[in-house]
Amino acid sequence: MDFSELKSVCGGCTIRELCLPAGLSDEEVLLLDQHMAHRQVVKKGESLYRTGDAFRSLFAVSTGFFKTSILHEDGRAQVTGFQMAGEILGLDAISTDQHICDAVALEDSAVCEITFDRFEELGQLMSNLQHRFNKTLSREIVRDQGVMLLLGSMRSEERLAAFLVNLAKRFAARKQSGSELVLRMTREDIGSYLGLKLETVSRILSRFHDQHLLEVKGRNVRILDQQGLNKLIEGS
Amino acid sequence: MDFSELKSVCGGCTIRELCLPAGLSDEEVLLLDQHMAHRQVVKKGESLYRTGDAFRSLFAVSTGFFKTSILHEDGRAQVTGFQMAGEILGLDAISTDQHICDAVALEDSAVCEITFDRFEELGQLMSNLQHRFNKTLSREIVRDQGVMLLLGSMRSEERLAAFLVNLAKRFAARKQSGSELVLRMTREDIGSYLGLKLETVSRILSRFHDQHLLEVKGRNVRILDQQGLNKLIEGS
DNA sequence: CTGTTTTTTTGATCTATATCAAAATATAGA
DNA sequence: TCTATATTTTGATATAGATCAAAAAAACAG
Repeated sequence: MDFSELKSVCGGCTIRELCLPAGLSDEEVLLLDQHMAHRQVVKKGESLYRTGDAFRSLFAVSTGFFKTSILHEDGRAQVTGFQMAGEILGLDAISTDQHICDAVALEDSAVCEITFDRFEELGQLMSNLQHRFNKTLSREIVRDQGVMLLLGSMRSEERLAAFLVNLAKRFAARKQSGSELVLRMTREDIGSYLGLKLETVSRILSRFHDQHLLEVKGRNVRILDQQGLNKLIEGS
Repeated sequence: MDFSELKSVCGGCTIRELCLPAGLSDEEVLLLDQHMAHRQVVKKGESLYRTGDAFRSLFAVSTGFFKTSILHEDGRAQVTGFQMAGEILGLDAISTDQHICDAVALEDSAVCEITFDRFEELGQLMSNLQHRFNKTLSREIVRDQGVMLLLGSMRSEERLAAFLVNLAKRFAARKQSGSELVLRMTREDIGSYLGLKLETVSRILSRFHDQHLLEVKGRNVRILDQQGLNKLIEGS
């Protein structure tokens, strides 16, 4: 991991409104920025943190793409999420002061490190920041419950459709194409996240391709029929 | 729902250390108590709140037992959790200012209502309280990710074993028996939570009974072999 | 660029859990 | 208490998705 510090740049960051500074005034952003955000690079395949590491900081994804996964005693792993620009890594570690999952970069990435102690101090000074952060934590709870719904009561096709539509939405919110997706993760990662085997993921992608819902070429996926996918999710 | 206000009692509450006041000084508890905690009763089968309701308050379960569930468009429902004394209801609503699930009492219960605006103000005054609350939110994220692990990579027997062991632990932490469980929810509720059908839940309970892991008599379950259940969870 | 490793696709088969059905219990209301 | 309703159990059968296997394609290292 390359810990070389680049200059802090919240103020000029293009994804500022998707990240922790959302809704803060310029002065407030400056404070947040100068006091806490250290930028660092994580190369593809490297871990930002691992299960058991002491918790010091949250990390905001600046550029790139991560996955988080929990490992079960017996080797089984469960991917718990994929994070892209503006999303916060490490929220789960606040509860025990230890990281409870691994965070691995799926492409060359950069993150902004936010020392949590100092962040909490700043939260005491800026009620605005604290209020937003409460919402950030709550939003993660909502996201997780969405995954519970997906794993607990949707069939495999519905799960994959929901996954793709969700990814597309998040890319679109970042001014990237909402229909041309480049999947940074393997079929196995997707399967783990969705509670399916990689073969099942592959088969369903092929089926969606045959049904003209998608155009699938390896990890390049183009959504051809957003409507059709949405209908699938609702369990038509 | 009976909105009659009883006197606030955080200070003398037996589960204080399992609830929001955990770790606060007596003076701090008094402040929390007097400024925000309204006690109210929810009868068995009644809703504390429903999906779409405006978010005003968090609720700490004082006595009783709740379930929360999300409803999917097409009628499918997913139980997202069961809450007992000391646990907080409504954390998911902070993100959107609307409740995104239903909370239903599974037995006659009482809750302490905590106006969230005032709670946030108090968090600004008491960094201690705010710090604890950050941990509370993070703990909910950890819990949800545990459910994701369960739904995504465990088999039906492992899920049910994990569910029972978790319930037993939480009862034990509340000075109730950790082996004599009274299940307040139906087999269908358990199944929904675990991503299984009620028949499967029933069959596995019967199987555990036959294997002398449990003694099952309707909703009364006695854990006979905690070790055995733990071994199952680890995927022996 | 070339050989090696990893990932993906597709087919054949198996199995854990769902579904359908009906009897047995338990719970709640009059 | 008795009656109606809801829940639970158990059996027979079906099926979605897993597993095993092998070829094809892509990614990577030297």
